[in-house]
Amino acid sequence: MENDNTYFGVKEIARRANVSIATVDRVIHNRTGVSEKTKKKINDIIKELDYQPNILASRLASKKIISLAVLIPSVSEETDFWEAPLNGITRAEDEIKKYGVQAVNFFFDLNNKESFTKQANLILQGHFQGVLLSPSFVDEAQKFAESCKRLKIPFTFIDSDIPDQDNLCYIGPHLSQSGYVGAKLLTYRLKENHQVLVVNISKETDNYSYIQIEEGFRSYFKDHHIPGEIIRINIKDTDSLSVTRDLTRVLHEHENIEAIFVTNSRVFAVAAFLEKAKRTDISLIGYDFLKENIEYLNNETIDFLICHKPEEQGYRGLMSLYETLVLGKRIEKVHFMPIDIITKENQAFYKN
Amino acid sequence: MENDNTYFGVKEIARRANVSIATVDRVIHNRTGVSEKTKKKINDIIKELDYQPNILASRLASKKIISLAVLIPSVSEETDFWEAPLNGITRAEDEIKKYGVQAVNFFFDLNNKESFTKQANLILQGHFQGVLLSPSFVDEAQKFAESCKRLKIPFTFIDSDIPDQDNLCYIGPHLSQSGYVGAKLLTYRLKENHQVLVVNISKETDNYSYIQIEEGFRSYFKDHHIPGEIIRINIKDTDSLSVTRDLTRVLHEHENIEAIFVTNSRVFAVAAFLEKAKRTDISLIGYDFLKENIEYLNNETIDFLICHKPEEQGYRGLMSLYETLVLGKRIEKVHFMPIDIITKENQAFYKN
DNA sequence: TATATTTACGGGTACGTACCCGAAACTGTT
DNA sequence: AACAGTTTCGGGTACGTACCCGTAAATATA
Repeated sequence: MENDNTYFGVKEIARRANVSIATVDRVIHNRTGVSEKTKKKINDIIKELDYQPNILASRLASKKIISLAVLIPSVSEETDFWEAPLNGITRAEDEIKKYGVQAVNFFFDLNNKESFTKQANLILQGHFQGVLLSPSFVDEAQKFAESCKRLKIPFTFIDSDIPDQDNLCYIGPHLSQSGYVGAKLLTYRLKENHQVLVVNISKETDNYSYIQIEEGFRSYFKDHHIPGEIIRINIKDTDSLSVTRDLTRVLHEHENIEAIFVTNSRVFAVAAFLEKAKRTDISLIGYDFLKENIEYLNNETIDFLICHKPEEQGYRGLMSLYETLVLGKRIEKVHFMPIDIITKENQAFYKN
Repeated sequence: MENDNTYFGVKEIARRANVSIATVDRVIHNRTGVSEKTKKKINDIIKELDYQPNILASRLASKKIISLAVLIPSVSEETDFWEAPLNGITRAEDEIKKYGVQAVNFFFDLNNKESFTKQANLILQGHFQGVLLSPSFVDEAQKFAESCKRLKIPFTFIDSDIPDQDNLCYIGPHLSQSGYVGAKLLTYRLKENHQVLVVNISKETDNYSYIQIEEGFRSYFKDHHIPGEIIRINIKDTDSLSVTRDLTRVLHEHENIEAIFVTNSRVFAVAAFLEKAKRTDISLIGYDFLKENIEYLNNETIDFLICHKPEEQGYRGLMSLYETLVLGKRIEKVHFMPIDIITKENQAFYKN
């Protein structure tokens, strides 16, 4: 009986099967040129010995470069949110490059779905073994997912999910519950007879993520039978003049608004307005650990930030492809990110 | 001029220095048996080529096992907090075992400093290349640190720090700021004319961690000129009968207490008391993502938990030793963990 | 039956390092 | 000068796999 601590590699399998290590290698990697009879014999021994490949030797010996494509929005003037996932991707790539893995970035414009399609087609024309993507445009991302499936290329979603796409996994927040948390935080700041304003600031209408966040937000108030009105405005022109105009109007029309919930990272635009208007009586909650948002958190214009570790999403996203392609590990289908609550007092030690 | 993408290994260094790869290997690893003249020549070429060792080949070739000792408290009946760092350590070990690294655990009794000293001495008598430890007993940990320094064994602190010990690094929370955050959270729950109770539940008096947490807690109230009294009790007998007795007495003596802050993970003991006494009028905040604490969070007896990712501390702690001993990476001296705020609504996705 | 083609398999090298054993050169002693 | 001991250095193998090229056996065709 074998000692549990003894390592059995390709050589021992070859010895027991009475074949060469080359034949065993062909079976391990599902290459042709092995008879069915021999294949079965080798596979039985692999199972019996519980063969675990030595990743060091395997990657040292292999000349094959494993290329992974990254398809995410570019960092834009409107928000530098996407710098964080990119940092995480870079950190993952640094860790796994020694195994012969490389990542190639393809950026698209978050306000231009054609740019997504263009970059997606470039990826399909390249030779990539895996893809990490943010499915910001639902229809376009679904088409791309279909192509990846057809080509048997595993792909991981980050930041938001599209159900039933046979993706390797999704790494991102539970958006509805995130809105729920936002509502809970807001209740700490509310008094009686309050009105609450929900603000979307985005060029794209009916964005999947923001809808889910607002749904969660509203359902908290409904679940807890909290009286009061929830007003929602969409601000499609994201420049500060438009934000100022729209907010001035809505605050004029509704004088009892005492809290504002912004469904994405552009909460800094609302903070800038409130600071300028000297409205310290209005509480403000929004998303994402960006420099501008942290500044407003620290000067108490923003009360809470809710964060979903975008850098960690990028890192874990790339690692999921590495773990499945190189290590052969089973990957969990959904990896919800924590819903982190950031205040002025704990922001100094937060890691995105 | 060399192409930046070309990899130069030991063979190229040997070729340029007109020596064998064995000689280069001796210089790389600071072994004896190389003349000063040859050593300088090789080191100059190493610098010129910016030689980066191939970790895959290096660890594949080496028969040497790198042993790391882990010195942390055992999981006890009082709290299973230390299961989390142990899980993190196990996860790290699974990742790095392929590089010939193994971890060996030494557990001590958190209520018995002699058990710490005994285990520390066992480590010093073994042959370990690195140590990960929780310096729960300050004097004993300092003595052990001295011995490690003398033997040139790098060591990492987790969970709490002792300054100026020449440890490789500290991975844990900023305890004072953690108390500060606790105070901030409590202010969301307070009304006028409040009294606040700070509770320590621990057999060990003047524990370094709890003192710092309370200092931070009190300084928030001081900084913000918040009126009201802060009362503090120490409960040294940690059984539920003692907790009940002491809390009953102090709540009887101070009828205006409307919030309780517990400085460690035994907040569940206070929650059990408040639930039994049906005191839903008292807010409760404490520490650590333990099963009992989560249950009380979910039934709203506990309002907030503050968590410092103990599993991540264990993981990062072991990885810091691996990164310095195997990869030769520079390690940052202090790695403060985030101060995570956990509510009923966001606990489902929290990762310790 | 002879020849051509295909299939199944093995030998051997490469990958980049760690390190053991042995040889040559150097140094010290008699 | 001869010999013993020490120092410096090199040759070659091992680690565990990936995979290329070559060969023998099997199969198909004329």
